[in-house]
Amino acid sequence: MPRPTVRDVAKAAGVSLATVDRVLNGRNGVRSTTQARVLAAMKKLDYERDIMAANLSKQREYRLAFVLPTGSNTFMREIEAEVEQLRKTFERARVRLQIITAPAFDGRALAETLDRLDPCEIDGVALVATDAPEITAAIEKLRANGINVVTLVSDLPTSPREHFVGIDNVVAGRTAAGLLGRFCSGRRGSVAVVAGSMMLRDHAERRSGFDQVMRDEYPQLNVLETIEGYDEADRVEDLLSAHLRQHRDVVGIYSIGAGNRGVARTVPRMDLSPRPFVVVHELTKYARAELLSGVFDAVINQDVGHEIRSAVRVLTALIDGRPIVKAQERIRVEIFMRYNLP
Amino acid sequence: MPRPTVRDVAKAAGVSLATVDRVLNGRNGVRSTTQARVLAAMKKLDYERDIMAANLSKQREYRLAFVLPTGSNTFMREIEAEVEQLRKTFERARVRLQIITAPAFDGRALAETLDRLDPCEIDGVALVATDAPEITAAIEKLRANGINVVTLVSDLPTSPREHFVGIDNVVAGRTAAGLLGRFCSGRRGSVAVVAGSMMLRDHAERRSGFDQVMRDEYPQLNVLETIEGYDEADRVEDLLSAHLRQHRDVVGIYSIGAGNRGVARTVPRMDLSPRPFVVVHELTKYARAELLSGVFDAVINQDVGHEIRSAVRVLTALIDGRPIVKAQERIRVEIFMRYNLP
DNA sequence: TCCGATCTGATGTACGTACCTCATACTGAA
DNA sequence: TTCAGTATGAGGTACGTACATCAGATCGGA
Repeated sequence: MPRPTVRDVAKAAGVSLATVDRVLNGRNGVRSTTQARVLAAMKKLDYERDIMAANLSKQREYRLAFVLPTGSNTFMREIEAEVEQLRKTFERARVRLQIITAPAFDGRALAETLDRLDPCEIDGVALVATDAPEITAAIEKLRANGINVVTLVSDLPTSPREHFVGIDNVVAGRTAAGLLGRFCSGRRGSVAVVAGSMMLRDHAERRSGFDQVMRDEYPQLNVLETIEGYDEADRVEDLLSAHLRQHRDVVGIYSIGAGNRGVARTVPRMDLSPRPFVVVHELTKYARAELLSGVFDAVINQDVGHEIRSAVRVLTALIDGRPIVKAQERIRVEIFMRYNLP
Repeated sequence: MPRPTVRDVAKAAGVSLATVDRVLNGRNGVRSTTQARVLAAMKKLDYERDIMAANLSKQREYRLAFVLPTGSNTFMREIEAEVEQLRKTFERARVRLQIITAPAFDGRALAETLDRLDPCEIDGVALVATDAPEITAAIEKLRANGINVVTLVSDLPTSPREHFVGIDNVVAGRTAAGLLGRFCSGRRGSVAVVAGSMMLRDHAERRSGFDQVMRDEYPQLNVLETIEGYDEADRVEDLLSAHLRQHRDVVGIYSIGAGNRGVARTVPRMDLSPRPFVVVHELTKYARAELLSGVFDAVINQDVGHEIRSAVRVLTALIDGRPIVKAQERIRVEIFMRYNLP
């Protein structure tokens, strides 16, 4: 019992190949009763279009754009490098990738970049969203132009993006709290929190998850207000140093994102005793080094390779009108310590 | 610049389509000088066979078998369920999956099962290996019959299997030690270790990684000898209870595999104070429940869905003679706590 | 009843590869 | 030089789908 083809459907429905084709590809000129007969036959035979044959025939190309923030953010640059590296692999599957950058921490500039995308040249977009109304509008415009849109790493659930590729950041924050809380078991004192900007939805969500668990399960730990470093190592260093001088009882540090280098520079210099436990996000080359050197205790990570492959799978499925395999597309919250570095 | 086809290669090499085809598919009747010219042209044009078109033409089907141990092992049964669930998805890509079971903890029976596989009906095999010489021989035989073989979950590196789909179990053991050590920070006492059988390579490797880190970094913790439970909950319960009565200073428990239910039953009954920290393997439904109930502190997991998809990707690639994307196929050592359960 | 509009069928080509047949060109050795 | 054997070319069909064209069927309305 090989899988059924259009021929089988045509035979079963008592119509010609041409008619099945018209139904299948939504061309007009088919009476609704005939269409119903064809659809019934497809259902009865459990017919599924052979995507490979279809793409071969169609000579389809998937032209996808990744829109990333510019700047020195190591994590973003690693995404960029990974896209470059995967480009050739994807071209074998007729997927062409393009990287487009837009100024970080600047909603208007990102919106303008999105507006400039030409629907004739792009079939799908994966973007690192920032939480601003103009982005929502830009995504709406893209969708209206027939471009499929997914968000990457940082979501914008109020927009009509069709999927989010990234971790559940509230869960990530809860995980950080679970680790830091257990690491500090027995101690009491303060926990410092460093982020890039609370305007970034992913950072805000992590903080919220972190606070939930800290409040409920580790009330003996006093979570301090967030330091916003805007991805500038010097700024993080200044603010965090001042913070640590002011709060001599810091036993743990949570770096929510975009500030790892600053934290790594500050902690050893302050010569604290006992050494605070440090949990950070994103296993960049810096984070890896600090894990090995013992400055960082755990890194919470999202696998960049998985995310890019997931974004490509989801976008091509959306373009084809295929269903998305949810279980396959869930991005894991990974935890690394120096013992399980890849 | 669309990707080159056999026609382009033929033109560039100054030969006919038939000759290119003969080179490409290893048919004979091509002078070696001509073959060299064709290969040179392929390289120059960066020609890559269009696998989709090739499969369409060939009407290729990939017939893969998953060989799993029988018995009540929840993890194995979850693999089985996942294969069932993914079957339909893979059939769209012309991959037919078959599950074959063989008695657990019995090398001879597994070898016989492998020997019975018919090369005319199977193109590739993924098996959960046990560490026995007859398995190596059986794998050699399969390979000699042109069947591609990968090991799943538990490896057999001395055999000619072409790939291992699973986590690095030494790293997993090290990770368990890293977690348990940090969780117990400040305490001193003993750590109990429960496994299925030290004959299983994955269990032995985990123990070895665990010991490395414990010895080097947590010398104040005394790691006890391994309890072997052979996947029988009652046996685990008996042995572990006796163990805990004998060693009143147990502060941590590491369940290496195939004994979670026994551990979960024993720990609350013993009413130990302070409650020992418990780290186990494999996020089965039982482990998940105990994580939520607070009996288990962390679960080290390998994602079954990823592993099956990886095994299928690797086997089909081997069958096609395509290269394997190493980075994509590395299975992660995942850590779950109650805060980041999916 | 007949017209024009709308459906439907029949048929062909194309995508890139695999595999087949048959004819012809070339090679090396007798 | 001739012949067997090998190399190569030319051309075809097939896979399952997409898409185009044109002829013929069917329909509703006048």
